[in-house]
Amino acid sequence: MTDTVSTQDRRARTDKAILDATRELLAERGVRELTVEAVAARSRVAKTTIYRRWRGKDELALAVLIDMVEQVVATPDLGDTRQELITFVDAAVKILGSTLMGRVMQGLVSELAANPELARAFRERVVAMRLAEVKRVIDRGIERGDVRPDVDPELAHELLFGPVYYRLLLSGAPLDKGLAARIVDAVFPVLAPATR
Amino acid sequence: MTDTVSTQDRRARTDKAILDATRELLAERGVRELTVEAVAARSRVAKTTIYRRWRGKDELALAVLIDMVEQVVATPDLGDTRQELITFVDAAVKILGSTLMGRVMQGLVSELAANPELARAFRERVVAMRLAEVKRVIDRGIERGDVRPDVDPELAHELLFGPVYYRLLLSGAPLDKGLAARIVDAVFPVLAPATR
DNA sequence: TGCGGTACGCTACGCTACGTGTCGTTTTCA
DNA sequence: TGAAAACGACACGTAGCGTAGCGTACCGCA
Repeated sequence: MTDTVSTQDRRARTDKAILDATRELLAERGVRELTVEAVAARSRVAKTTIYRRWRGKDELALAVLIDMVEQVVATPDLGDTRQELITFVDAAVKILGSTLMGRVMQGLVSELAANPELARAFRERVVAMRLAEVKRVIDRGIERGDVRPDVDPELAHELLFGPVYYRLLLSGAPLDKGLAARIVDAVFPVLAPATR
Repeated sequence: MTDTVSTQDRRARTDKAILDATRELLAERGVRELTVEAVAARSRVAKTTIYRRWRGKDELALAVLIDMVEQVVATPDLGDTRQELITFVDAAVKILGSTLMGRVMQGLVSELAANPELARAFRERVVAMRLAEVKRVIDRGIERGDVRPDVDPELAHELLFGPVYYRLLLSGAPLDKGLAARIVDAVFPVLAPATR
């Protein structure tokens, strides 16, 4: 309660050193060229120490990614569901397009398919978090009369974020400024109650 | 005209042997564990010969993928755009969900981000092909009066396929039978002309 | 019949990164 | 002060990469 003790403190410091180095290398070279040996060299931490905490570079990269995702805050009540959705999707577009999070994501996808444990962690921490947030916004919209009560939040969530990731991972089309609004404006009519 | 000659024939045979072996190994182990050495062993082709044709396992995997994609045929005129879209999206869902194409895709995504040449090839052959087909269907719908004339085919294409790939690559949700219909039914109202 | 060219096989490398094992050293804390 | 935890340093064995060098089979042509 008073303040954290020091053996754990030591652990935390090397932890930070490792994650920082990973972040940097990720930004410079991408996940594909991330090597545990390079992380060890840059962080001035022994390779063995890294392996004592993560099973390999995949888990390491995921740790960095989760670190970033968890900084996303809940969307505030704006009084307008359409606007709230734009805000939320746009946050994802921005973070995926401008920071290294996009690059980490690109590199991580293949590992997700190959590593079930990693996939589970990713889904619980990232996907589920996005879904829950969409659900929250939609529920608020239903209460408000902004959104039809029979809307399926999961489908909505997929329609909203699918195109974003499609661009990031496959088509290579830019994650530009108006993208979120365009997507939401395309999807929102389906969610809205009245016919127009 | 009588029959194909032999030097080129020989090339074609080893080509086939390599691609077949790649396909098999891809199905058994996934892209992640695909190694050129294993392909060489199974195909009974020297490793050097493989490197004489492809720069590495990425190009090899892409070659297999393109091979599969190009077997997709154009959607026939069904007289109903909604139905045509369902058919088209469903074809993608099926091929991604049941054959090894899904696995290849999962493994390839990361390489796309790291290898611009590969990305270009993928976009020209796969993404562009999907987009062109959606555009064709939509144009037909516009003529037919089925679809609003101001619809953006690119956005439509992203809304239709984004969710499919989102499931395949990220959320892990199943690519089940009704998925195509659910997506199209969610998106189609936006494309349709009348308000209703 | 002989000769050049193409396609291919085979062996042997050098290299990077992996993941592990072992042991010595520092730091913490009772 | 001394055990225990955290860490560093070094040394391995292994897999797969991509390349080089050289020999061989076969096709087609003069």
